[in-house]
Amino acid sequence: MDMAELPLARLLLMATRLVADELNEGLRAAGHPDLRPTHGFALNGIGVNGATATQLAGLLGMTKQGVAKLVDSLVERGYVERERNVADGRSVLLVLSSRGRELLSRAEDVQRRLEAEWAEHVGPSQLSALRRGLEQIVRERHAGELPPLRPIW
Amino acid sequence: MDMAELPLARLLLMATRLVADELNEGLRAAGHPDLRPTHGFALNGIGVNGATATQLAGLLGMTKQGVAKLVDSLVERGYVERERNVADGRSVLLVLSSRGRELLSRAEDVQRRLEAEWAEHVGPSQLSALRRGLEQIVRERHAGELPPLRPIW
DNA sequence: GGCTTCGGTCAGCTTGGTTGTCTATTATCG
DNA sequence: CGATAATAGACAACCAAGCTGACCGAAGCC
Repeated sequence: MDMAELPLARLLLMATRLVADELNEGLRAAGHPDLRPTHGFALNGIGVNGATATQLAGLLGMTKQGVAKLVDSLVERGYVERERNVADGRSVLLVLSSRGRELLSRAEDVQRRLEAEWAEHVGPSQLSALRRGLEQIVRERHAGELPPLRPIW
Repeated sequence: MDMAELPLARLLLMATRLVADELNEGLRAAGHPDLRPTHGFALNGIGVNGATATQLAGLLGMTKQGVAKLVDSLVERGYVERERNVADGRSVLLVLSSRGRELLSRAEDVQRRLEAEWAEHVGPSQLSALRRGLEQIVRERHAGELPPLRPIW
């Protein structure tokens, strides 16, 4: 045991890296081997409601051209489908395919598994405290709201 | 307030993103405007003891050619100097320049500022709990050790 | 109807990282 | 010792993610 308290930022980075690795590993095992970092964020952004490319660009903080490429690769891999938008002939509605929804629910599985494991080691109340602390910190910086989930760099 | 507990992974991602933004912003303000994500990790890996390119490659989980490019850009920017290694003529010792050390200590400033701010909002004991929880979770998955600080993706 | 705005695409480029090959130095073992 | 193997790094080519810039068609607004 070391005396000094570790910088929280460092711990956050390490924990997040751990989660990312675990997600990658778990999804690979579940038949989703070739996921790139942004894929998850994009699928999450499209979600159950669908989204247009421009909305997604705003959400992820990248250009619509960048999103176009990203979406191409998601369509190729069978996670996303483009639907023509009846309300607005300019835009294309992006929706999750069943495979896309399946991927998201696998990701949730991994998260649940991780949390259960953590609860086992640090205790459920401690884990709750951790959750509350993080939530408060995040909300604090975003006017009480939760920010969109974006790739980190 | 929402009833459902948010997935911890999501909170971690948001908090980490927050920290990353804050670090970028703070360092930009301190005269380090053009930092790329891996720069910080590399400088941290070199640290006060210095390191060789191959060591750094292992630490960051990338190829030594990749590291070579990375180090080039750090040398260009004046953060790192290459010293000839007396003990082993094949390898080159990478060390932080004074500007590099200055950068790291600015990063620590930002972290301290953030932690103080957090302590103010969630309370110091809550913050301690958060730190302990994260530390335990991270150590758990690395045989009790702290893993090296690596870029997340 | 005609200007403006907006969603998306096409083309070209930058760049952070990769694989693959090569040289120079050090380590090993007869 | 000297020959051979292993190691640190350099050079070159390539790849892919995301960017900028120019453009087109659909929709909104007088």
